[in-house]
Amino acid sequence: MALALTPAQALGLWHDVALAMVRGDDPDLSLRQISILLTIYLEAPPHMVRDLARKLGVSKPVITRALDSMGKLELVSRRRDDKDRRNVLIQRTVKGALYLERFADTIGKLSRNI
Amino acid sequence: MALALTPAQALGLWHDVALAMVRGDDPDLSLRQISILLTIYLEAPPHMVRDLARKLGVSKPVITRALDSMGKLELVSRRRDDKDRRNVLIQRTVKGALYLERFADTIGKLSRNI
DNA sequence: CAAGAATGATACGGGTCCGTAACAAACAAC
DNA sequence: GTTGTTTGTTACGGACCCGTATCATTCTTG
Repeated sequence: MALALTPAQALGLWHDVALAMVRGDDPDLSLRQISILLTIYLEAPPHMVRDLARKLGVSKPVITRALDSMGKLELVSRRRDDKDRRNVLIQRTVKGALYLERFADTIGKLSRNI
Repeated sequence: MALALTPAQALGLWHDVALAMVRGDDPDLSLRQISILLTIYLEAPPHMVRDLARKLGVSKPVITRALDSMGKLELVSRRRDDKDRRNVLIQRTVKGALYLERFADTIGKLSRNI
């Protein structure tokens, strides 16, 4: 309850951040990719394809493909679950952590201009 | 200077909003499309293809295509400039205003949970 | 008027993503 | 051990977006 953005503040902040991301050097992730990335880094593990698909309300291939592309960027990694080898555990990476650190920093800075 | 999000607050808010957009019924706009839409609605007119391309740091065809797709969704419209008929004036629509109203409302509500 | 510059749109080849369906591998139940 | 379920991945056809180059239209400049 500490924070409450007015509609104008919310749109203004989103505008500034989206613009900074489009103009920036980091690759443009889609909204789905950002959702997945933030879920992995903000929520407690373990993270599996099935859970992410249900959480985002999309099909499993959508998650697999997003993990493929973000894996190429080294923002996430995958490993088989030894307890149940059907599962794939989605894991964080150093590059992913740095990416989100820069992202959070951008939002924080721009939020001061409202 | 009224607002300043910590990195954790920034990421948490973005996570919640991205998730709400992915799960929601509205079409998923790309980051570039959102930038364009918010620029049109938040900054003073007139808005032209050339200006948007420069502002976002992208080529003009990127803007034309984004306006095509958002025009199909009736989120924006285009009209020739009578003063200089080379220019195209990009204009707001009722549907676009309602879309952003819902969007701002979503952010505002979620910002209270931080 | 003619030549040049500027605008936005289009063409093209290449890449990515989508949704559905089918699939191999691993587990569970009987 | 055999059948059925669950998991994640791959295949496929279609849609969309990208970057570059090119285009028609319009204005500007001499």
